[in-house]
Amino acid sequence: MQQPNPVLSALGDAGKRLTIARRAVAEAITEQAGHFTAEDVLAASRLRRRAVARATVFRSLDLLVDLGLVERVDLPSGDHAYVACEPDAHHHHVVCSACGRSVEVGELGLRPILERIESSTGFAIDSHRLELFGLCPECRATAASKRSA
Amino acid sequence: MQQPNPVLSALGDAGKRLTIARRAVAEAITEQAGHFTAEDVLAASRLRRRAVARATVFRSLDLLVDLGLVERVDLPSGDHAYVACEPDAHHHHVVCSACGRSVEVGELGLRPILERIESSTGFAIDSHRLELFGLCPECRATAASKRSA
DNA sequence: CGCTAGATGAGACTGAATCGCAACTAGACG
DNA sequence: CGTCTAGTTGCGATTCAGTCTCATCTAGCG
Ligand SMILES: [Zn+2]
Ligand SMILES: [Zn+2]
Ligand SMILES: [Zn+2]
Ligand SMILES: [Zn+2]
Repeated sequence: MQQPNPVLSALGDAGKRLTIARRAVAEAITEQAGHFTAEDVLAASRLRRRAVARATVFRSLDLLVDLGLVERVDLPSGDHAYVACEPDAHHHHVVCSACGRSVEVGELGLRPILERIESSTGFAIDSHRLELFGLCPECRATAASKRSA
Repeated sequence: MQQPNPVLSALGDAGKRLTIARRAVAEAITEQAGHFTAEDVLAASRLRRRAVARATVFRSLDLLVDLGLVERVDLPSGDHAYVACEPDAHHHHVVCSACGRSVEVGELGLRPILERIESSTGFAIDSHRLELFGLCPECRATAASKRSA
């Protein structure tokens, strides 16, 4: 059961060392259901045989962000969180405001809107962030059953 | 020249006190070209006859955010900034990545995209944030002339 | 003018994130 | 296998945005 963690193999492909610390961070991340904070990763690593230093957690997360394996999200609360995601494809995240689960979505027709904005403002838009928040199907069901009780 | 600062009159309408500190913050904000940080406001207030305490700057900004006169933006750099904006209308901001200037844009057809996302993910989306970054017309012109030189 | 709820200032405090540097190690090479 | 070295890490000190507490102050209303 040498299940190769996708995060680890991507690290390898990028010519980065596969250190103990990075393995621990990678594992901590892949076991997160939705978004997570640096602190979550730190806490998860402490539950393992070898704890990772705080600074290293941040360094690893930065690295993973550079590689596009993880993305930063700013929650409406103002907290900084991360989401694991597919590299190499521009996309956005829909985050459940109850449980934190997140799924990726593509552009789905945003392009024409961007063009409209460019022509109406005169800006040359070169990047954008779309963050969507709401209830995931599960939490929606839970909320509905609670309401009917 | 009793030019009533729009921020101040909105504060009055909301039944909030028009204190010296709030005037100073309001002035500091209206003289900002684009986005600004809490620290910017603090610095600006220090240049005036009466400096405003750090805590008060944050309290005032929070208040203005509640009133919808100012909005928080998370810059790609990760910094937290604010943008002055029109209250009472859902809109988004296009921010110049060179000079920080920002303009507001409406939905411009985002609604159908949200619906598409809802049906494809099963999420019930109740809020979203769209932040656009690029070069404003002026900075674009500057960049172009520099390039041709 | 005097009262009081609401607002402020000052500075201690918190906790996330960064830094500097000596010690460590992954992986290449022979 | 050993050796070597650039890339990593741990640790502790540090920074820095943002929050909190509480005594003092004041805007706005009689
Ligand atoms: Zn959920
Ligand atoms: Zn997009
Ligand atoms: Zn500009
Ligand atoms: Zn919108």
